[in-house]
Amino acid sequence: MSNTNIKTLSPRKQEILTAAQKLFSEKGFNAASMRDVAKKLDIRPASLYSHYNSKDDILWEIAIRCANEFHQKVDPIAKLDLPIEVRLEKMITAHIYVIIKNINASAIFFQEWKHLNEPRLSEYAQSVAEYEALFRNLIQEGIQEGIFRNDLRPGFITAMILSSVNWIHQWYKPEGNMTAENIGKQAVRMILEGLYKAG
Amino acid sequence: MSNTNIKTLSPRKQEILTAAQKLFSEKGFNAASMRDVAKKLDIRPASLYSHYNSKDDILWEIAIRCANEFHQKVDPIAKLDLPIEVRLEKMITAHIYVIIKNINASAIFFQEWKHLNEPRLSEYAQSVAEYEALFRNLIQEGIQEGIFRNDLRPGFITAMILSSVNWIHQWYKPEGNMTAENIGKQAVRMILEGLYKAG
DNA sequence: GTCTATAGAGAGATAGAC
DNA sequence: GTCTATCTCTCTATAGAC
Repeated sequence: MSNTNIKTLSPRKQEILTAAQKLFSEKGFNAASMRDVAKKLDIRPASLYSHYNSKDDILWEIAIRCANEFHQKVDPIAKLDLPIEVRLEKMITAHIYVIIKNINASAIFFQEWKHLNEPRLSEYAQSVAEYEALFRNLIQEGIQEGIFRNDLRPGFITAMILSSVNWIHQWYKPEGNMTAENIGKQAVRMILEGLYKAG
Repeated sequence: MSNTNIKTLSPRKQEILTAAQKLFSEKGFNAASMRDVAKKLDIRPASLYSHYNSKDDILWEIAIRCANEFHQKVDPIAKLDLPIEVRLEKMITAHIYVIIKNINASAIFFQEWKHLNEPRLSEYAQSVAEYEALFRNLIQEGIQEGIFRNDLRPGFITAMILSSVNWIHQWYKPEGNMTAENIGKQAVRMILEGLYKAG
């Protein structure tokens, strides 16, 4: 799943994908039409079908490429021989990096996945489950080692952490001065240390 | 905005709303059709229009009633004369309570608002902004009083907190044994104290 | 208030010329 | 690979009988 090879796209396919990502994320998959995508590229709707066989195929390409991006950036960090809290910090920062570098694609990844059909929907779900397990296992490890609190279930903690960062695409504006590292550091501080003032 | 009076619905309108909430939240607003709603109630699609003038009107009723529910439950708590962290805990718990008691409506509230049209979209945005300000102002207060950490911006903290709890509708299953109070207490612990083991 | 029937718009997708 | 033209389907919504 996480090893799916992602081919390089032809220039035209890349243009279509970029236009579709913007439109699908702004209006939602169903509200954005193939006519909208074509208009954005100044071609006729029918021409799109020389590159993609269906609208569903475009959604799938967006989703699977985004899933691969998350895995590609985060999987290696989970295997590093580093202190647990350092690994968690690096994984969260990498996760946020992927979101910010693929702001439209990640919005679709998180919000429009329900419009995938089987068997793709199951493949998506499995990829997400495996990805979340990276975080959950690390947190579990931290609890067992006595670093992390042991009064909350790892699944609950994981859900809260990923939820808090997966919403970034809703408010992040590229023109702002916050980098992924910047946001990552702040998010990790909040997640690890909480809101109370230390001391 | 937060004082909009919510009328009691006729039994039929309530049935339509319940069916629409389930379908809109499961399939998304655009993918769920008026035919789907009618089928669920075992009536003809045309009959729906004796109760609601349009599909947009149904979405609006769902959104505005949910917004009012949040304000109605949380606004009074923000005004209570209680320690800041107690107020925050009670507000978060009440917020989670509204999500869980209106699991379909809140999913639509958070995910389908982009399908609102003007001027309703602006009214929605203002209601949300006012609501978020309740939390942000409280956090700001806590920072000034030296209770909360002062190295993170209140807006950033607010976004992280609300994001982490607004995702509950994605994983919450009513058949589970977690109550709103239960989830609220755990979420608040995580938010205030963080992941690190105390001591 | 619900029905049958259907108008009118817009969707995804295909055929075949160039 | 892009075009024109169009098929077919589904959607929201309306008209008018009961």
